[in-house]
This record gives sequence, structure tokens and C-alpha cells, in this order.
Amino acid sequence: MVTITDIARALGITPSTVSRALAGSPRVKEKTRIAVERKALEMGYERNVVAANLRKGQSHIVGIIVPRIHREFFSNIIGGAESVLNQAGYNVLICQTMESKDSEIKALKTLRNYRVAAVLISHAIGSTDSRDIKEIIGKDIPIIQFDRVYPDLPGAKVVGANCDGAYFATKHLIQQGYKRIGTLAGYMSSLAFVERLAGYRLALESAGLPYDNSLVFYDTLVRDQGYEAAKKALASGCDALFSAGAFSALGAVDYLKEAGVRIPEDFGIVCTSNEGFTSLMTPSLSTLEQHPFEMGQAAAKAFLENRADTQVIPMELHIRQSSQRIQQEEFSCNHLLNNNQWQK
Amino acid sequence: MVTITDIARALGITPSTVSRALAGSPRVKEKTRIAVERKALEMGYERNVVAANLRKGQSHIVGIIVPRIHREFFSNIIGGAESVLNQAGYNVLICQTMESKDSEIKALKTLRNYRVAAVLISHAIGSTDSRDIKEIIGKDIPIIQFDRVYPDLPGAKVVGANCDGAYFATKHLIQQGYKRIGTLAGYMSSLAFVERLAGYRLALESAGLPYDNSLVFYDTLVRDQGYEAAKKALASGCDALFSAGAFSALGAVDYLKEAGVRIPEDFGIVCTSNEGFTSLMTPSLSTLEQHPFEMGQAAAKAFLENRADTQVIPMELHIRQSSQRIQQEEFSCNHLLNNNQWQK
DNA sequence: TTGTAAGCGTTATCAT
DNA sequence: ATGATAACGCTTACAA
Repeated sequence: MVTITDIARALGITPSTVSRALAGSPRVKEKTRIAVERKALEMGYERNVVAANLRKGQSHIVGIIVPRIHREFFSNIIGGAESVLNQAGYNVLICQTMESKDSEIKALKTLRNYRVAAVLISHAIGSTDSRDIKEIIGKDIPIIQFDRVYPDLPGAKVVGANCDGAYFATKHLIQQGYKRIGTLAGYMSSLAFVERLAGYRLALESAGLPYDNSLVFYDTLVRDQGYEAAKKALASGCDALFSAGAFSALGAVDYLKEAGVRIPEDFGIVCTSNEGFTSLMTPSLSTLEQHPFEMGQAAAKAFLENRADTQVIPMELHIRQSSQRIQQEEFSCNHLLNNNQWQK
Repeated sequence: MVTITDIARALGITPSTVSRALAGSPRVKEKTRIAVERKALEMGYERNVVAANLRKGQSHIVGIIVPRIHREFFSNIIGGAESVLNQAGYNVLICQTMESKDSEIKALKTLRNYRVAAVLISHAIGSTDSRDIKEIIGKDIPIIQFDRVYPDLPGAKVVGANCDGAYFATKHLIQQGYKRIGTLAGYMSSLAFVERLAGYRLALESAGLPYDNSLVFYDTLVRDQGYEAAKKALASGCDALFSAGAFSALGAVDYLKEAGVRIPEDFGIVCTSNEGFTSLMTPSLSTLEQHPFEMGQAAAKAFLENRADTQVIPMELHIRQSSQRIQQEEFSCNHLLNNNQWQK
């Protein structure tokens, strides 16, 4: 691999001048700059950013930690962040935690060892408090949290409008005439799910409906868990569900179909995360679009702009078949009917 | 940030000894090793891998270049590669090309600048030959290609059994009694698609059916393109399609439904890439599972084991509603009926 | 405008 | 078993 020293030798000058020339410094003669650039190209020189970063004490790598990369929601966030960061000359190092706390800690340590410029993170379900994270990432590395955040951890945060979204989704179910609305609540270790539960409760109470803890099904995230929870929900006399996750909702639909329950006539369902499959199912699933790509962009910008505030990304209700038994819609929340734009 | 020099000073020894102790060298007294380790922990020392890598002239970063990270197929490949590489102490730097040649070249240069240990790549549609790549990545950095590969580029390759898969998928359509089978062929700039077309052709010809170029619809990859191609296919009298991509197949189904064509009674369809949504649609889509996670694992292992051969990952036909108008199945290719395990 | 020299944090090769 | 020293490739005061 050719170095600036090689170029310097070839031109009979010193490495410093080559460095300056290549960096576009004004303190170098036009003629030598041209000569250096020509020689560099000729010799196939490519700057060793590892060495440069060591010297400058900074890197142009941003670490992103997500529970699972193959979740559409997270891969879209990564895509959004990557698009912004690339523009700004950064590259992204990706780590998956597989929802495990140990992996999350390991990933944080790895990224610290690489002296990354920043860490963008959405916490694992298994990660329950911010203590370890505080220890690992100190004042040195900015940490930007998204989606699943710890409020007590300083630094920028990008979250969905969880409470609002859940509120409107549940309100929508109420307006459709469903009477006994349960919820697949997810994991209470994560604030995002706590907020969604709060929104659900608020909608019920402001409509004069009772909040019944026996209709709240906890620890529901993946398809199987949704299936099992729907079984209990039906046994408890539910006629609708607000699900705080798309895959649990999918599992719920699995069970309801199996049990011969008609959707939306006898049972309504709305869930978060407008995953591509939701619009393709029969019945198509009503969802809350969380705009993951925009969340990723916002998180990246929060780092670039050195922000420390909390940004809330609005959710958008997509009303589809699974919750629409009354045709006429009069509803305050902005929405697209039967949105089907995915992968167009 | 605390360095080995800090630790050395604190213990009244030299950095070399600290380095050796931390590296677990046998040429250091047990007692000092313990002391160093204790001090390092106490001071919160974390090794600067950037400096270490510079000195050792190698990095533990593997670059992965994919067209689009949010495609389930590619994010699963990344997941597979990541799982293997993490085990071996490597981290992954991810770049998206968005199917553009320029981005691909830029990504390769970036990864070379980082002196990554290897590059795993699946080429952009816009990238049509291996010339530029050969120039950028020389003998220095091993390059492992997967899915979309250039045969003339040296190094390990991991590909799907494109020809076989397309052959069996098309044969299946023939066995189901479809007579005029077209194909959404994808882009001929990519070998994977060329091979699929060959498999399709082989199946037709070995069944004594004519290969008709007017039933081959090129440049079909995304949903819209599939929609438009299906329009032409129907106009050309097709009664079935083998699609070399899942999203183009989705678009085709969009159109066929709109046109009131019954699937699978009047029209059969099979596609590659067993994306999650395919089993959830109505009708559910028959697909060729390409085992992307395993492809990613294989690519990572190919690097770790320093291989230079081409591995072929078999495809598996999942027969679902979109192609099954004859109930009884007698078919040589291993398959799962109505597989519905996704996100369970 | 250019050269000199030091240093980023680590590891490797000598000595001792 | 440990220390001294140099080097990885680059940047940057400071000096010339």
C-alpha cells in the first residue's frame, strides 16, 4: 500500500507537504499541489483513514445498535440514518443485540474501542436500565437513543408519538363500535410500550369505558406470543385488540382466523409499525405508521447538529380492513385509506 | 481516555510490559499480569483498537456492500454474516449502493481506506462489469461475492442454485397444467437473473414447450415493474408466470387481481425469494426459499476459512396457493407445503 | 511556501 | 521477566 511518504520520496519533497497538498491546505503552492495530486493518482494512493483518525483522535464511524437488523422497522431506521450520515462523510458500523442485555453491553464496548464518533442505539428488551450504559459510554462519546430509550440517559432522543398513536388507534376502535377492547402491551421494561399502554388507557377512559387490567396482555412481541394472547383475549370476551407490535398482531390474527372469528365484523384489530406485510394480509391490518426511515434520519441529524433534546415523530393511522366495520369515517387523525404504497 | 502508558505510570513499569500483560503473553510474571489487569479494570482502561490495528497493519472490520439494507433478503444475509463474524471477533461496516454503480465504487473505496479485513459484496444492478472493482480491490483485500457475482472476479463466491431453482419452479407450473408460462426475468446484467432465465427455458424445453422470447419480461425487479409486466403478459395470453423476484411478483398479483383474473385457477405464479409477506398474501405466493441467512453465514465462513471456491446454496420450493390448482403433489424437489413459519 | 519533529496508542524487536 | 526504542501512516505546531 502506497503512503504519503512514498509520494514525497517520488517527488523529492517531504510527507508534510504531501499531507497538506492532499488536504487542500492553502499553505501549499498551486504547482506542487497539482504535482502531488497527479502523483498520488498515478501511484494509486489511498489515504489510510485509520492512521489519520488515530492522529486526529476522532473517527468518522458512527455505531448503530439495534435489537435485530432484519426487522423492517429497524432496517429502515438504519437506512435513514445511513443516508444522512453518508452525506456527511460518516460510515456506519452495525451491531445487533438480539434483544439481549449482554450483547448490548458487548456492542457498546466494541464501539467504544473503535472510538466511534457517536452511538445510535435502540435498547434490547433484555436491557432494563441505563446504569451499565452510563458507565460504558461516558462524556466522550455522544449517544443518541431512538425508539426504545432511557429517559434518564443524557443526550438526544428520537421517539415515536407512542401515547398519541395508541390513543388514536384505540379511539378509532371505539368509534367503530367495539365494546371490549384489549391490548397486546409488549414489555413494560421499555418506555415505548409503557407509553402506548397509557395512550390505550386514556382513550378508554375518556370514552367512559373501564380500564380492565385483565384485558392487558403483557410480554407480547413476537408472533407466537400474539397467538397465545389472542386466545386469552377471546376467552375474556374481548371484541377488539390494540397491539403494540405488528408481529404479535399477526399472531393474534392467526388465532382468530383459526377460531373462526370474523374480522372486522366480530373482532377489530389495530397495531403499531406499518410493516410491509400488514397491507397485504387478508384482512389487511390497520396500523400506526411510525416512519422509521425518518426516525433514522432524525437520529443521525441529532448527532450531526449536536442536539440534546427529544424529538417526537408523529404516528399516522392507516385504517385498513381489520378495524373498519363502519364505512363512513370522520376522524381527526390524518390517515391514508388502505394505503398500499409499500415497495411500489 | 486511559492508555497503557497511564497504567504503566501508575504501576511504575513500562508500556511494553502492560501491553504484554494485557495481551496474555507468557513472557510476563504472573504477579505483574494480575496487577496490570486489576489496575486496568480500576482505571477503566479500554484498548484502542484503532491504534492497535494501525500498528498491526490489519483490522477486524469486515465491510459488507449490499444494494439495499431494508430488503429482507439482504438484511437476512447481513444477519447471517454478522453472527459468524462476531463469533470470530470481527465487526461489520455496512454500505448500501441503492443499486447504483457510483455508490458501489464509492463504498469500495471507503472500505479500502478503512483497510478492512475483507469485503463481502452483492453487486448493484447498475454495476455491469468487474473492471472497476478489480482496480479498487487488488490483492490486498479479500473480496467475497454473494448472490449477484462476477464470475471473472477471483475469490470466493456464494450463490443460489438459480438455474435449478428456476427449473423446478417452472416445472412445477407445467405440472400444474399451465400452458403458456412467461417470466419476469429481472436484469440480464446480473448473472443470477441470466441463470434463472436459463432454468426457466430448460424446464420449458425439456417438457416440449416452446421458449418464446415475447413472454420474457426484462428489467422487472420492483413492484411497479411487475405490475406493468403482468399487464403485457396477460395481453400476450400467458396463464402463468415465473418471477425472478418477489416484489415484481407482488406487482403482478396486484394487476391480476385488478383485472379479475383468478389465481391459481386461471393463472399461476411462482417467484424467488421467500419474503415474509409471500405467505401472508391472499392467495399466498409460491416461492423459492433462497436461505439468505445461510448465504450470509457461508460468505463469512468463506472469508474466515480463506476459501476461493464457489458455493452453491440450494433453493427450496414452497408451494402455496398461487400455483396450486391440482391438489395432489408428486414432485421431486424437497418442499414444505404452505410453510408459514415466518416470525414465529 | 516548505521542512522538521513530535506524537496519536499500540506492538514488536531488540537488549538487558 | 522487563525495559528501551522504533515503527505503523498520518497530522500539525513550530521553525526556517
